[in-house]
Amino acid sequence: MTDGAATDGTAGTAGATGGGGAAGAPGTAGGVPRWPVTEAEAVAEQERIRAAADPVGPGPAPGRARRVAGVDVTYDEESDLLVAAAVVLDAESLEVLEEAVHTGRSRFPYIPGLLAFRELPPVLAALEKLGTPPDLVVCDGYGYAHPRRAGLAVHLGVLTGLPCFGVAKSPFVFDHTEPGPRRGDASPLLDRRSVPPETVGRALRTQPGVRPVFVSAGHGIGLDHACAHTLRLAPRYRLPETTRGADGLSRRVLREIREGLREPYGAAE
DNA sequence: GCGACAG
DNA sequence: ATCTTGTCGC
Repeated sequence: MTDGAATDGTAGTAGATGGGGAAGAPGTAGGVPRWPVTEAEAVAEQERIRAAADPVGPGPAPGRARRVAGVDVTYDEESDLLVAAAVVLDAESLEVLEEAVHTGRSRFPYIPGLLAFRELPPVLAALEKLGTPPDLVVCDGYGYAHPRRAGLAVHLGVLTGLPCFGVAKSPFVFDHTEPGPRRGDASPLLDRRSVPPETVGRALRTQPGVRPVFVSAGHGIGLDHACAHTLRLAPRYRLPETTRGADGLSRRVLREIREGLREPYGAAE
């Protein structure tokens, strides 16, 4: 319960400047007063987010974070429904400590470079349903590795004040060379637009003989610690257990809603 | 103008 | 993101 609030406080690509962000102000920190509405506003907002972010950290090293959260959102294009999930794991045992979900409707389209404005409102809502905030958050996507250095993980870190980094499954617009074949091997993720090319993240092999993941800093934690956490969170599969947990939970809940086994705005679990 | 581009 | 079963392999 405690639901009812609209999810994303955003209109589509068009939309009036004044009206839009009516969703319950989800921000826990960061002092961001309103949610951007137009694409231009979103870009301007990202400049502010970037300026407020700490992509260096170093932040918590493995062993100094106990509650590690994964967040993800699953969409149903037909019904416009969406389910955001937050799964908190024990950093050592990878045991699930807590889960929370938020259901709503998508109100911002997927626009490359502006993913945060689509995913963040429901993700923040899910995180707020946790009984205890996590020590660290792992995002499904990018952080510093972003055209304006303001990917999803940067937004989430700045808005919540929590250490946050991103683990993405594809290289987005960036370049990289194939990392070595062993678990833990890595190569820099490069932005070729910069002169010289800037290292914005790392292609990290979490499992031998499996495609690497792409790690980037977000806020309050640097790339080295982010990669160290990623490796420990992915002892058996390509993706960190945080991501797998949040992805699985959000899919499961969305399916239950589709099958009528669950109310669209039901209580979290 | 076209293409490509996290999820 | 999503469309989608079985199949191959450790």
